[in-house]
Amino acid sequence: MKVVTWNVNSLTARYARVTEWITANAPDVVLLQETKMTDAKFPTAGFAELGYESAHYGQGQWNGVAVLSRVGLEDVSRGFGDEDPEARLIGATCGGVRVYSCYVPNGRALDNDHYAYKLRWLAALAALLAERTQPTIAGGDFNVTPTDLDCYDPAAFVGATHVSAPERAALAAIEATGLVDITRRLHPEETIYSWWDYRNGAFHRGWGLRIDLLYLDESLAARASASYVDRNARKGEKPSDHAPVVVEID
DNA sequence: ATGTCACAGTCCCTGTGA
Repeated sequence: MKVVTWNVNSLTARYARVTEWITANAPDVVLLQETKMTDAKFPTAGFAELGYESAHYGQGQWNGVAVLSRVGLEDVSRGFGDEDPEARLIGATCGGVRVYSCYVPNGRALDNDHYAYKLRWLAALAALLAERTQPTIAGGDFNVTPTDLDCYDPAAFVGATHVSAPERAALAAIEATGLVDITRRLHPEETIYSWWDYRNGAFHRGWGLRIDLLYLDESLAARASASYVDRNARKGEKPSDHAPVVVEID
């Protein structure tokens, strides 16, 4: 089973890139973030032509998450079942695996209300995942670097979001439920990034962060044969600022 | 650290979010 997570930064703007990538790479399950569209605009029929069932949780201008699957798609859940006003979480069961597409709040700044929302949101996700009863994958844009190895310039990020101790503790709480950051487990020392700012030629200068993560429970992690970022998807015409992150499970 | 991109509004520019 091949599973990919990709923050596409508008599925409207990225539709051609996304369908080309899916056609070329034949993933079984696709977790999308930042579709930035309503459910009515989601291209269900287009993905069906490629052989994928899909489920979308959108709100319009911002956020929006989706699951695509060619191995079945059942028991869709949207959000946490509380009053979260933003469309940032969708779950489904695909081929016997419970998958979640997660778009963690950015946080904006350590003293911003959005940062407190980010920490609450991550705690709610950890609580949800701790209750899992099936093989589970939680993938998405977590907007947190797990360690300094995942940041191109840790000194420049002191005092910023994406690197702070509370954010990293929130990821550690997810891992403490028995979930594994599979890309890092399979590449313990390697510099790997999944996002590069559009500004300043960041991609070509190697100024990236690894914030797009795939958390697998141990039963799946033990069977994972590969996990990698497709940096080629960050090149060319109209790329997302995020690249797809893949895991292959035997 | 900001040289970009995407969106909405009421549009051929500005504010917002990332």
